[in-house]
Amino acid sequence: MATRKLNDGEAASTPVKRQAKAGVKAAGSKTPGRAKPLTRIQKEKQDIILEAALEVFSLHGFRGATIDQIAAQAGMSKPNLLYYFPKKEEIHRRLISELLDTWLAPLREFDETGDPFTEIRSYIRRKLEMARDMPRESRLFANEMLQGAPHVSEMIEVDLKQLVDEKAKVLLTWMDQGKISRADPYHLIFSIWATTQHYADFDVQVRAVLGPGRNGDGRFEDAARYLEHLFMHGLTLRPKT
Amino acid sequence: MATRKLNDGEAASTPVKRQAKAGVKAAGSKTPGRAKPLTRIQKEKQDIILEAALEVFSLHGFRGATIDQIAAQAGMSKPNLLYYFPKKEEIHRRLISELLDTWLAPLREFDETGDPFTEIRSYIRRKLEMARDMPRESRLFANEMLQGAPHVSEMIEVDLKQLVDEKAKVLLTWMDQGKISRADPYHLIFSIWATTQHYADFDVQVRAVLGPGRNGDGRFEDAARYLEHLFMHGLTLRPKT
DNA sequence: AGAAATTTTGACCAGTTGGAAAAATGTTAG
DNA sequence: CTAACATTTTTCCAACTGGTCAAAATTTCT
Repeated sequence: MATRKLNDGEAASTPVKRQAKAGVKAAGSKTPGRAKPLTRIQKEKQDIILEAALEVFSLHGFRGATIDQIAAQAGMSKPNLLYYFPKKEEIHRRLISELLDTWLAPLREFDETGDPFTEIRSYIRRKLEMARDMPRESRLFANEMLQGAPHVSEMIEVDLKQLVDEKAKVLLTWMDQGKISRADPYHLIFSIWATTQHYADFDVQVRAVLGPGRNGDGRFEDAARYLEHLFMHGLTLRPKT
Repeated sequence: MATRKLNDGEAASTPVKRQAKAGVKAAGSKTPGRAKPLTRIQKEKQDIILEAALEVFSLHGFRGATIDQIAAQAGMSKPNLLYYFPKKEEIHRRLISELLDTWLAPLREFDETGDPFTEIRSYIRRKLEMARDMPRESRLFANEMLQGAPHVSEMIEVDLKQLVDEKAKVLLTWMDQGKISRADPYHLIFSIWATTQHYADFDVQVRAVLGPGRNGDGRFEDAARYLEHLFMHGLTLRPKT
């Protein structure tokens, strides 16, 4: 909750056809002072829309998704949806910035004072659970990264970098203390991200390769076992060969 | 080169407005007998188009890419491009099916008779080189997987599965022979895919986190070093703790 | 209840996009 | 050279898409 949401600053260059007169001010307002209480209905509808949008965006990407699809998924008409979010981009922006918070939460919990192996193991487990339980969010994120993160560049260059720097330092400390084997902490983190998110983003491939047998979530348990094996061994100190 | 290209079987349901009278038969023809020699110019132009399409598709995804963009990138007019590939989908199909061949080549070379550590190490290295040298292909592939592999489902369920099954068996043999530590071979392969492709697909994120310092390909060398460390340790036999 | 505000709808529109038709321009074999 | 064929360009279009608008329906407030 500490990180900035970075969804103020409208593109100050848009032609400004006519300021939406009635519609709900969907996202960050220019005047942070009063923010219009946001009625119960508005909050509800916005949540419904965001849920629908998550479904559609994660399935087709930003450009692949149409407002019509999202509206249909949300069970409302297109103009009605536009009433709550005047711009398609706005829905996406909201989704992404809310997502980033949840997405990085596990890394934030990473505790310097804990036992390195326990900390890393539970970080891996949590990330894998997220891949299992929030595949749409994972794919939304992956889509954004694939396109070059046009909507979150600032956030990943500042907040994300800062967070990772911090946690990398923790890992380095542990290495210095001889608690875990020495290796590039950044790439360690990358490899945890990559391996865990793989099970959400490349789900079709994983299912296809494992065949019909190992499907019903059994693959996640196997993956958990395997990744634990992989990373724990990779972290264990050993006499030089 | 052994795998089937699976690009015959037009969607037999399309309305068939009027069979393209002149245009080049872009992909697999219904009658595999005579395949029209394909003049030098045709081959050249098709290659130019495919190269341009790779650029655009990998950058914007299938729906995000427009024929106009591809045509512009290829330095020709839209109708001219459509002369060579009557359907946008056709370009994409060709790209994907050609890609799959290259993409799986390193895994095919995996040699049962070689030294396990050497084989796996060089597999990782090759995959990482591909992420470095063919990021567009990697992203095209990732995009396809993210969308649920609508165009290659058959191929990944048959050819890919078969190949991985085969190589998993090799890994199992090595484990049985006590040459490498015992672990799920499928997830081992997945984790190699995930970690290596991560550097192409999530390039922005990697760059952002590493900051401006470690950019000019240095990150790939670091990654190679780290991944070798990770996987080699994960494979090394050790007395039970 | 009745006025005011909010929410929803139906009709509509302008720009984009995939693609078709046909004419125009090469290119090549006889 | 010229007929047949291959390639390219010009013009056009129908469907889709993001978005607008005024009016209607509904909810909220007094």
